Amino acid sequence: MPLSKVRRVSLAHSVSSQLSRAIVAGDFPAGSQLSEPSLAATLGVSRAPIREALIELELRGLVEFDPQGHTRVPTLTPADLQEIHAMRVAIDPLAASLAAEHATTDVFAALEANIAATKDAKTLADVSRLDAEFHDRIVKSGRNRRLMLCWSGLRDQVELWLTQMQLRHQAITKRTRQQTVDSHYELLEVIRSGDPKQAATLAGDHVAGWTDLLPTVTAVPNS
Amino acid sequence: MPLSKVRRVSLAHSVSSQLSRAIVAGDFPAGSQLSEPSLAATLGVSRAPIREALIELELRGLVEFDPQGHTRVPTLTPADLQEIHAMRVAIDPLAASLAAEHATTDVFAALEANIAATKDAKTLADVSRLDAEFHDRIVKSGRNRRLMLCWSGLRDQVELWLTQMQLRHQAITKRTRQQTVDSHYELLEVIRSGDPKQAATLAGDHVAGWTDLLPTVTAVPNS
DNA sequence: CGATTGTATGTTGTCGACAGAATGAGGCCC
DNA sequence: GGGCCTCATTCTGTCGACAACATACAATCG
Repeated sequence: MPLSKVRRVSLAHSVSSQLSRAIVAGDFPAGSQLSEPSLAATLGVSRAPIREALIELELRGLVEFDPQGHTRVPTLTPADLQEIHAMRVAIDPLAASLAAEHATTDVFAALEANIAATKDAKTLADVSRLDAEFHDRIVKSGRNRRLMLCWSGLRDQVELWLTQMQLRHQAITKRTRQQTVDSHYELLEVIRSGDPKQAATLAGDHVAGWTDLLPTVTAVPNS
Repeated sequence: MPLSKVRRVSLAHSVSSQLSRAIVAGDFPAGSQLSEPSLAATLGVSRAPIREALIELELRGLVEFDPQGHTRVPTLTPADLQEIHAMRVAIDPLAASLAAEHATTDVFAALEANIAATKDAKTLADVSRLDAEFHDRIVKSGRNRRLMLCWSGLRDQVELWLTQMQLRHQAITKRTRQQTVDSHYELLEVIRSGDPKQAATLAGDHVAGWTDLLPTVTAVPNS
C-alpha cells in the first residue's frame, strides 16, 4: 500500500473552514457577535487560530468587524445582494469563456451528473447547493486563481443570504427547477462547443436573467 | 477647531499597509522569504500583528505561503498577468457602468485633475500610479464594496508586477502617454454622460486594448 | 570517499497572560 | 424617582514563550 503524503493541517485552517460552514449554515443568527474567547472555548483552541481564521472570513465577506473590533455576522441587505449579483454578472461570463477554452471531458461528465442531480432537487437548499457546485466546476476548470478566489467569496455570501432569508427549506417550484436545469444544460453545451465568446454571452444572459427573480424573492422574506 | 475623530489604528493594520507598500515598491526581491521574526524585529512589534497582516496580504495576492508555511513574495509570471488582465476585462466594465449611474460632480473634477496630471507624466511609474488612482476613483464612486475589494487586489498585483519587471523607471513614450490620456478622457466623458451600457462597453474595449501591448512589454523585460 | 546519522539553528504554529477600552450593573446623591 | 458616578466584567490587541518541524551542516561509520 503506497503511503500517502501526510499533510499537517493548521488549526487556523480547520477553524476557518469549520466556522465558515457554521456561519453559512446559520448556526449564528445574523448580526450576532462572535467573541473570540467563547469561540476558542467552544472549539477547544486558543485565541490565535481563531483570530487568524476570522481575518480570512472577513475578507471573504462571512463576518465583519465593528468599529470597536467586535466580530459580527453581517446582516445581508438587498443592497448587498445587488452588489453580489452585479459582480456575478461581470464574472460569470469570464468563467464560462475560460471554461470553454480549458475544460476537459471529466469536467463535462461532472457537469452532466450535476444537472441530473438537479432534476431531483426538492428544496431551494438542494438546488442552490447544486448550482454552487455547478459553477464551482466551471470556475475551477478555467484555471484562474484570482477568479476562483473572487467567485468563492461571492458563492459563500449567496449561501449565507439564502440562510438569512430562511429560504433553505422552501420547496422549489417545478418551473424554477426546470429553468435552472435548462439554462445549466445550455451553458454546458456552449462550453463543450468550445466557443469562448458565445459561452460568455450566454453566461451573462443566464445570470442577468435572475435580475427580475431576486426582487420578488426579497419581497417575500418568509412565507 | 473641530476635534477630529481619534481613530485607533491597530498595529496589524499599520503593518499590513506598510508591508504592502514595501512589497509593491520592491523592497523585497521576488521570491524572497519574509520570516516573521525578522519582520517583527524590523518593525518593532511582536509576531502576532505580523501574522495577521500576512494573512491579509496573502488574500490580496501580495505574498504567498509555501507548503511549509513560509511566506514569500510571489514571482509574477506572464500567466499571472494574463489572469489579472482577464479579471480586469471582466470587472472594469462593471466599474464604469456603476460609475455612470452613481458618480457625482466631485468625482468628475478629480478625474479631470488626474488626466491633467497624466499629461505631465515622465516615467512608467508616474503613469501607472495615476492610472491606478484614476480607476480607483471610478471604482469607489460605484459604491460596490465587493468590487472595490476585488479591484484593489488586482491593482496592487499589477503594481508589483511592474516593479518586478523593473519597468518603473522606464521613460514613457509620448505615444503611450497620449493613448492613456485619450482613453481616460473618453471614459470620463461616457461616464459623465450617465449611460451605463455605453460606459461598460467602452471600458471593456479600453482594457482589452492593452492585450496586444502586454506581450510586447513582457518580451522586453529590462532594456 | 560516500552515505547516514546526529546536531544546531531558524521558523512556524500555538498557547497563556496582561494592559487598555468599552459596556453594563449597581449604588449614591440630589 | 431620576441622573450620575463607580466598579466589575468582558472583550480586543498585543506580547513573550514553548514545542514541533524543516533545513543545513558536521561528524561518524561502512
